[in-house]
Amino acid sequence: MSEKAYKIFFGTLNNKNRLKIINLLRKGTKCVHDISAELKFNQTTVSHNLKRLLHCGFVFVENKGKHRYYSLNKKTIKPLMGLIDRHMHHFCEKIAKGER
Amino acid sequence: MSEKAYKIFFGTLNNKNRLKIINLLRKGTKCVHDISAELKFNQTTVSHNLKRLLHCGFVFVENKGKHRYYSLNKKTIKPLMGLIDRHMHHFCEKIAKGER
DNA sequence: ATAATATATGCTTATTATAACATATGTCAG
DNA sequence: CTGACATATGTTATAATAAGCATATATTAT
Repeated sequence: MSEKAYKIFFGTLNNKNRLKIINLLRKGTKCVHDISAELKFNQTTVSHNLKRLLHCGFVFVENKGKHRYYSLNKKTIKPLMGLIDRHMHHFCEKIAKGER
Repeated sequence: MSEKAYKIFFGTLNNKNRLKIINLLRKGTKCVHDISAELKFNQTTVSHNLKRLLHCGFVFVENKGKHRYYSLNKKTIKPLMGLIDRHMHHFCEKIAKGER
């Protein structure tokens, strides 16, 4: 796997707001307006972040009238989150010590 | 899992040099000097990055005389890389279109 | 105790990424 | 066709991050 691919993958995931969007979408498909309202994010911020999530296949879109419904790529997200949970469970003491 | 935990996890992985270090360590345990020499990185850069990898449990250290040998936490790294490879395999067309 | 080698850490600068404004585009209702 | 709503995009100021210098600490040999 290329260096660039890793960068895209982790770079996309390494963002507070995008992670919040991902976690919101885990509950179900939502349109931009709903995401914006529920997370209290600016609409442009949501759109920009969805664009990036879309670009690397973490989410999918479907047009329905004037709305665009975004859904999660659960095939990737689910095992990914499970992996993190397992890792954190074993290394939480170290992690808990600080931010860095 | 906390927002902070995700940030630490992805933030640590989202770095060219740290990923190179990880990929180098996949081949086996190495000391700072070896990593520095093989990747042509400044020694301080290597130490700073190893510190961060160590802090979140991606690598382990063992002291041997004046050397410190770093090894990968394969329990996490192996499935993680596998996951990325699988994801990229399915979404490479989209990824290949650009950097962002 | 001193020199030599290996590694770590504090700090500053340069790079990169993010958020949000302003605005553009798209879709539907009337 | 116009207005209203939904979403997207270009741009930029700000904030987060990284790299490397200078230096500190640790270990070993003499």
